[in-house]
Amino acid sequence: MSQLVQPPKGTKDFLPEEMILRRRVIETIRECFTLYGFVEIDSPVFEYFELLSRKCGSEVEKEIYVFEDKAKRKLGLRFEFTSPLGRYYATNAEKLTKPFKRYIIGKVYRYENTQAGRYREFYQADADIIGSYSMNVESELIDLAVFTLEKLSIGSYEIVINNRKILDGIINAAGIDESKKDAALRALDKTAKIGEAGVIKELQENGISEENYRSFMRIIDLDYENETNDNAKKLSILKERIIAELKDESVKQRTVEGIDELSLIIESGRKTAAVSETAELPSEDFIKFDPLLVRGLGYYTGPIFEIKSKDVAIGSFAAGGRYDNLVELYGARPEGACGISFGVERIIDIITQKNVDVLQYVSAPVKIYIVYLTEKEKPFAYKTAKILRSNGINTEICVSSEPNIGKEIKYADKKKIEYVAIIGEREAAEQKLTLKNIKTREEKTVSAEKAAELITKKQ
RNA sequence: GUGGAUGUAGCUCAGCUGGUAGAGCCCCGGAUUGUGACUCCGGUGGUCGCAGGUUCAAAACCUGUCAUCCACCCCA
Repeated sequence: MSQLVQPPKGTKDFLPEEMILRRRVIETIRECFTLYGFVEIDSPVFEYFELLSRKCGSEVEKEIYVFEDKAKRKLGLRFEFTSPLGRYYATNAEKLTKPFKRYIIGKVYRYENTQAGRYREFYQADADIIGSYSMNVESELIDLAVFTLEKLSIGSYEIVINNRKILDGIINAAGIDESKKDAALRALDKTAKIGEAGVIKELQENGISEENYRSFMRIIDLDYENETNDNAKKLSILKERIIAELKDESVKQRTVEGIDELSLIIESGRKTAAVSETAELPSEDFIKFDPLLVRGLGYYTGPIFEIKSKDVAIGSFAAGGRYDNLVELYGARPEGACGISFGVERIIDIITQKNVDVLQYVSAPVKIYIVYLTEKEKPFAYKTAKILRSNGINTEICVSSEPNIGKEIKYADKKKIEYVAIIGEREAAEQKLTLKNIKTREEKTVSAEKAAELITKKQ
């Protein structure tokens, strides 16, 4: 195939069969957001580049699609929804009811190399709350995530949580310079992947000494003396160490605040889990505190979290956190803000990989296919279609002028349509139709109303 | 942006040390003009990702380029 008939790198076409599952996933997320009281908004796919790149970090900035319009304005495609939300909020703050709980589902763009689960154009579904500093917001978002993921039957997963305030405080206490903070965090985030030696090496490459690393780890490393997964215990040990080791009072206070925030969220998560009646819900410590979780985006200021599948290795499929001073950047009064973002493609990939036959279980949108044999039966066929449709049944009518019944049945079967209605001379004379169930091969000659009833009852 | 693998029919792939393309599935037609999954017969479909180069001759060798997958980087 020549290059010109392929979609651009990192994008893809979706076949009708794929769209059924896609639509279902997106609609499920939408329903859940709505059930939690979030309202839908929309904003442009492109914004001023300068606005998108504010505070996102140079790594992310490289991934923005940039272009100039004909009046030489420098624009960029949105690479996520948080920066556009900051702008949206600042523009419309006076018209919005606070706390502003909004959701948005749409395409975002990242100029990066493609890989499994990584595309250049993909859907994200975002829920954010602006206008509150309470940790109830974090709890609400995590509860929303749990609820949504159950509805999506995503299988087993893990929510990992940390707090930027804790990381910042310990970085400071370890004597790592503020200017090297991002590089340090990025390296530390990889501990599980590249091991201690790898992290030290990367830190040194960025001008951070092994000594700095050791003092950082002396405070943060919880696993040697404490194998437990008990978050509360981990947090309290960490808190004691911070109180003992941090010298600067204001840094200490802020770091302890970070610990206390996580305690509140995790405690609240326990209550949520206890209330849920669904069997598939993870155990009470489904939220896991990981002091080395970082998250790349530069604007996070408080709790941060990621959700990963335990069944499919694809990276995180949802993530979020608190970004309290973001709206201020766009000229609005400072407000507490926190959000979560779901990666729709990754969720679909997980569902598909968990259950390869998933498409078979998704029923076709069309329920019945009407075949009339000659022009004479056409008026009755269209009348029948109208009756079925007004009963809410998705009905397709054959457009071939010389239909071959065998072929038409085959067509319906391939499209996974459950019923075929055959209307020929015999049926038209009685004002009836022959209703054939494709799977069972049963046939009944009935009126359109009766057919509607039979199909509706089956659903 | 870096490194590795791959690119042949709609799909999955074969094609030997260079001699100018094949299978299965799919699709279309017929056996079967008001009934599809099985069977049989026949048929359509490929500038071998693209562009150069080496050669009497390239799907094969060389170079470049584009795309896909994987690993980095980073992230949904």
